[in-house]
Amino acid sequence: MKKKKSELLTEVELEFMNELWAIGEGTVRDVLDRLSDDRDLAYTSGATILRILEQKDFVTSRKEGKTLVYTPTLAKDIYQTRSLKDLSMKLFDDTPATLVARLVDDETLTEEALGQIRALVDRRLKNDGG
Amino acid sequence: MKKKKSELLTEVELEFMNELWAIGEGTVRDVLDRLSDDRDLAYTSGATILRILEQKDFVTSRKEGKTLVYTPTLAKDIYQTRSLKDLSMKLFDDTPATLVARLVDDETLTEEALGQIRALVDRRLKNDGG
DNA sequence: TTTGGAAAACGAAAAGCTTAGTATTTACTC
DNA sequence: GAGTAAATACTAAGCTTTTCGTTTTCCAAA
Repeated sequence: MKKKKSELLTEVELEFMNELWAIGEGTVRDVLDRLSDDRDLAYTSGATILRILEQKDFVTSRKEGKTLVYTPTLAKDIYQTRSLKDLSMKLFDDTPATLVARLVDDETLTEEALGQIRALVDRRLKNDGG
Repeated sequence: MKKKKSELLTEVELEFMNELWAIGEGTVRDVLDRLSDDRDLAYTSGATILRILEQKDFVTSRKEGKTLVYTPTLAKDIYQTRSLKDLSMKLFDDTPATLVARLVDDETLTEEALGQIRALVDRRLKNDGG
């Protein structure tokens, strides 16, 4: 049996991936510059995180001049789906409807957001139905 | 400023909370018995996890005879909402519609599940609208 | 070609999570 | 009350994650 590795990002890894997804690709410096001012990490910490991400195959790097440029190997939407599936399994008995129920319970949800959500579901239902 | 603690459960903690939520309350033994057979934890490990959960205020305990009975202090649906909010913030730019989009993209989703989801959204829209 | 500055490579300390062993306590039975 | 079985308390080992320091490498400019 193959050992199942988690395939999920840790908190800090996700923080970095979010920036890479936003800019498409970037160097250690690029990512650090995008983090909020009060998040103050040493350069070497950022380098380590990206190195780990590469080790885990979430990014690849290429050399450009003397610096490494990192690129995600995994699209954000794929990772979103994966995370949702994980959460759904672990906390929602694998029942997406329950998840949505909790989501629309949220009182701070705007009418607009609700409308968008319904449109999405409708479109999907229509496409399936024929 | 008060230090913000994570308020989120670790993987194993969640595993245990799920069992407590399912049975309402229970002892170390009760929880361990509910875990799948190939999950084989020492009794003392289970006891440690529940003690930590109590320390973090996710459960309380009362003594019943010589054993401790643990009870969640937090309803599952509250925690579901909290987790979802966290995920939405960290991975979906705080845009619930994107989250649902990813959810309904899933091809393995049944027609029935989709129907349930739409019903939920509709009900919520009606209640709001008047 | 030497030198200065920025980045990468490597390693490892610090912090947090998971697991479990040992010692102690408890309550019941005789 | 002593023995026993089961539970709790305490402690710590071993991982993983997070963070950063030190050394090495590379480029560019004098």
